[in-house]
Amino acid sequence: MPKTTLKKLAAILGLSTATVSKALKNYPDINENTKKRVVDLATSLNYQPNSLAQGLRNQESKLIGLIIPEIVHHFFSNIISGCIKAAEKRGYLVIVLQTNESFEQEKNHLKLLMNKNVDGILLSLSDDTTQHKHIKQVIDKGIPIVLYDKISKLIKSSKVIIDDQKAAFNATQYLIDSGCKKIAHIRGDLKPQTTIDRFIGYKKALAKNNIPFDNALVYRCKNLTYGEGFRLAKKIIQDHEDVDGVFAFTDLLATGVLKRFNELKVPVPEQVSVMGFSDWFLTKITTPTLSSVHQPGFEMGQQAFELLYKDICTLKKGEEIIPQIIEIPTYIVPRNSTRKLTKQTK
Amino acid sequence: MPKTTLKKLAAILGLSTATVSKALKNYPDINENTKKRVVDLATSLNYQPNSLAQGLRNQESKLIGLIIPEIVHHFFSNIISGCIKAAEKRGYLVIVLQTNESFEQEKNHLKLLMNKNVDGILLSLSDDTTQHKHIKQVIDKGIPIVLYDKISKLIKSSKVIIDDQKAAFNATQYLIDSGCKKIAHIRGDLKPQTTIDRFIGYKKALAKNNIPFDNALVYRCKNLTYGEGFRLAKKIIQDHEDVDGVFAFTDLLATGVLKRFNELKVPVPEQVSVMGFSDWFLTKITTPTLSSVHQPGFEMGQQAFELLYKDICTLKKGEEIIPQIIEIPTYIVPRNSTRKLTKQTK
DNA sequence: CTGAAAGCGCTAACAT
DNA sequence: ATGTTAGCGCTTTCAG
Repeated sequence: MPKTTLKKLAAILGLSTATVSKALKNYPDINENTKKRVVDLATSLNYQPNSLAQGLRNQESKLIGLIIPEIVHHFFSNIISGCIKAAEKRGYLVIVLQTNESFEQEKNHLKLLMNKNVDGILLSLSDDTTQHKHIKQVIDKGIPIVLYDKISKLIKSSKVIIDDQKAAFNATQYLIDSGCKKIAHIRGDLKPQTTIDRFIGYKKALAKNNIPFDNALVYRCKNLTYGEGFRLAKKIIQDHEDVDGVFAFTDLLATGVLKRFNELKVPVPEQVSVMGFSDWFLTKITTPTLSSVHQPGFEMGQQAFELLYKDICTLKKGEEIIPQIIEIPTYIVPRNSTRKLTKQTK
Repeated sequence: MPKTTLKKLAAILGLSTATVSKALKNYPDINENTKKRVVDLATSLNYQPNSLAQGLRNQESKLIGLIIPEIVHHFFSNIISGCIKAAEKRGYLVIVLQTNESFEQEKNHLKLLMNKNVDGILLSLSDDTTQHKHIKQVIDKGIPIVLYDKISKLIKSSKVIIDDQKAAFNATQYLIDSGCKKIAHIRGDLKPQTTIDRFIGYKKALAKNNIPFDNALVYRCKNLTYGEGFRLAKKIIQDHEDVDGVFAFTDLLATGVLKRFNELKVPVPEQVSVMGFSDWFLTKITTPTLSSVHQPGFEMGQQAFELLYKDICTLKKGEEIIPQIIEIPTYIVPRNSTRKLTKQTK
């Protein structure tokens, strides 16, 4: 019932706490026999070192913070899962915090984590975040930060990202390769970099294939919801009756499109192909199933932790962190909302 | 860059650490003027108390552990979200861990959390868990545990649950009230209590309405997947061509059923009504949209934390914890996979 | 091979 | 009103 401490072990064995501590850590200068006695007693009394004391002494908590924009979200919950798994392997535990895309929350959470003496922080910038003083402050205090998913080029830190431009390029190219000639794009609002990059990727693919870019084929929506996809699908088909492909910024949007096309009796993929983005679970249950770009959340979470771990170790050795950027490859998952390829993409 | 400590503040101001500490905590026996000086300097130097030291001193970490069977899951990620939000309000941070339904992991994670000196633990039992020694041990060490969702009556602790029996009863009653006379039930495997309870609820509703129970209408599946629902839907309609309702153990199953009925041109809800369970996001995007029982994950997470907080406080006061059980109400969300009610349920 | 001692940063009882 | 002291549990010189 009362916690077992080093002191207690020492008292029972008639040794000093120093010796017990060393024995438990398998120091070479301890008699094998005493070592055994110590270890035996420790296990039988189920001794667990007090990590608060350890942390205070060693200046490390073996705790990291993970700041997530939105927990209830297929992509992000995968990131949590990957991060926790990787952390556990290295003996770290993960404190999870949610910003709801609010800058204020982001600042606040960074402070909370510093208070808890975390050894490092994984952060995805909130959409609201425009300045980065608060982040620099944390890094300057000696707590490494690794940015994942939503990053800023202006912050000097390690990062884990996907190449949105390339991914969107590939998605568009895939539609073209499967025979599409007139492809609409549903994009998000102006600001977030991901929106811009996917839009650029879309345009580049058109250019590469000598398809003239037509701004009338680009639809913008503020909220990336199922309802918006549903609403825009009708508009798209009304505006351009010969449209034969839709590349949506995210699966949710694409799902709404699918549903509306279904209602309007627009055959998918025979008349129009639909491509989503993220490869959420729901792609598997739509009618038809939704082709999408796989966005590897789990891997991102894992890699982000590994990168952070590296930075933590570097810092502990007193060396300077050399920011590293890892790009996780995405790939297309063809399902039934797009036609089979007529030629092979590379 | 170097961390600001009490000592440093004291040195600068020519005071003792004790005075500085008290000033910051607004003790009454400190001169208002010195208080001001201290607070001003502390804020200007952005002083943050070292929580490791505080924890060591005060025997509390202001950290709790949340053990989740599966993070990437609509219901559970809602629980995480609710728990974190409630915890933050009370100045607690949350360490999240995942068991993947493994008993070994559950034991292991409990140990990890104890090592980190968490002040309390929120736990949903893994499906594999049959004995409870490891849980009792934690409680005996003075770390309160609150069980949520998957609990055991054999463990003496506070709990947050839904009444699966009642919820399933209501779901079945709803189908009956909307005109169903022959209702199939897709249940999970034998063991987990939730499966059993929902099955009992289903039977009770039939009995209450004088509908004879027919075991041939009960379908069991090991994996609660979309594919299983898809597979069983055909079997159900082949076995009983006059079936007019399906109550599935979970939304995923129901979604598979919907899809298969769609392919088989079985009109839903005109010929067969379909009711899911959990009210996941995907209920909104199926065709037709899926009626379901709302399982309030967010609220459960919040309440579970609040209960834990109460237990932590009780323990800190040296009093004994009186286990309390909170039942979160569920309710039916009618959508388009069931017919409109012909009479009002109560 | 073992132990004494110092100290990580903070708090609280007890002086002064 | 302020300071002294001791100690939370652990690690690590350094001395023996």
